[in-house]
Amino acid sequence: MPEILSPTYTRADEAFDCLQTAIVKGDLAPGEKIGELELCSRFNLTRGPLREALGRLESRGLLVRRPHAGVKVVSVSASELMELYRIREVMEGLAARQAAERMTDQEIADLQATLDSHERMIDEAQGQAYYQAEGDYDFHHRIATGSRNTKLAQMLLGDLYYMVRMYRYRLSTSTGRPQRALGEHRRIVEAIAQRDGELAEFLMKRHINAARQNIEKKIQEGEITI
Amino acid sequence: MPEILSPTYTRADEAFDCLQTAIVKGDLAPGEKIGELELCSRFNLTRGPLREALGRLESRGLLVRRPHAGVKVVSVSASELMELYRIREVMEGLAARQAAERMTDQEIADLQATLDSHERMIDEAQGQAYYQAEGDYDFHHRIATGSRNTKLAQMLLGDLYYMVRMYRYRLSTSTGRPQRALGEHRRIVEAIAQRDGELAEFLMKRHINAARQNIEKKIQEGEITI
DNA sequence: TTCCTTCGCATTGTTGACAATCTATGGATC
DNA sequence: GATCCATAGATTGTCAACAATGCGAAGGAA
Repeated sequence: MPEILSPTYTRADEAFDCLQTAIVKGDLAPGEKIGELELCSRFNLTRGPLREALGRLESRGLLVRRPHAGVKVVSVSASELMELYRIREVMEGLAARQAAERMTDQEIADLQATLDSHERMIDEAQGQAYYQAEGDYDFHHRIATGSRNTKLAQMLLGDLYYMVRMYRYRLSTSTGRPQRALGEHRRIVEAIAQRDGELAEFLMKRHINAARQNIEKKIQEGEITI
Repeated sequence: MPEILSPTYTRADEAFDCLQTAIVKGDLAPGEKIGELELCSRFNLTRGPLREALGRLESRGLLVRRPHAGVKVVSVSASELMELYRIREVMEGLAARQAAERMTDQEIADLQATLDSHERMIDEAQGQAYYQAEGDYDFHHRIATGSRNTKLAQMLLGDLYYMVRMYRYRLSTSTGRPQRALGEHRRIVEAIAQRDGELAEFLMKRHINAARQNIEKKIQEGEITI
């Protein structure tokens, strides 16, 4: 991890980033109770900045805090994870629609290029779900940003994705249907390239809905447990 | 403000609530730069808890913070406010749909009762936009909660509404069309009572879209400025 | 044996002092 | 007269000690 990222990067920012990635990567397991002093020694921090970071993380819903009783990593149930996908469905649908209206031609070209790279990733590293998940994240990230809707991007990238990614890492599988997902991504980008916002929204909603149903099925079949 | 709200209510919580309401009510104006020590003396706090609260508020997008340079109340431009309404449209649409599927009969009855009370409020206090806005907030609040979607309610009530309310207080006008809004509310509740989620979603989206267009028109006509 | 009470300890919440950084004011130079 | 630089002041970031609260272990009573 780089010592200096931004010209001004406070300890609290550092603590926030460390904890966030630790939670997302699963180094801090959901439901795990964590002590402040333990975290301090683990990340070489003092309690001041740490507590500030804890406040931010709590506000984002990654931690739950009970006064005088410590903090726990949030544990999301299967049904709650499904609810997250419902929210993603409508929000990313909006993002796709606005992206179709507002992304620059250059951004769209870049997006298509990343899809090519994702295709190579799938061919080369068959079954390496981790990299597929990263590619998937990259795609959705670009569209959220491309919507030019600051708050929307902030909510998607700063809240929802972290919670979803948290479980992606744990499940060690993206949607489990990489080729099909890639095809859906391509169609969405096509719609965006044609500036057809309505279609882009429809396709994105269907895409996320399919991902949700896929996970739901796996959970019901007992393939994966949460 | 009560001294003890919850059995355990920390200073940081207190600071958070104070600042949040101060921002929403406009006591701290958008764009205003605020010093920490000034806030401390104003709310009788020390800097530790205050800083923790500032972190939370920044994370929620109500403050912007530049290291070593202080915090500013976020100032939302007219176009950004419109974007907020776009987000509300899809998210509250989802909330209405899920509320139709999940609210209890008792909750629906209560919701209808509050609409009756809102109607009286409109008749009695004609033009008292403040109370109308509160009634409007109450309605949307109940539906967000009724969705039984924890994260959705959290995002709506904890993020979006505060930003929207911030400007409602400033503009000192709800949507400016109380009777019409009430009628739309009634139709939405009817759809929910009939457990017609699809219709509830459609009506809610149209309701918020109308509110957005109404504000947009007023802004363009120069009636209100942001 | 099991439940309740009580006490001690560990952990969290809070405070005030110290260090690092930015902004603004003033002066000097072009 | 305008622009750049330097210094001073204030403000923010950080730290370590102190106070308050919750949790668990130990002991006694039913």
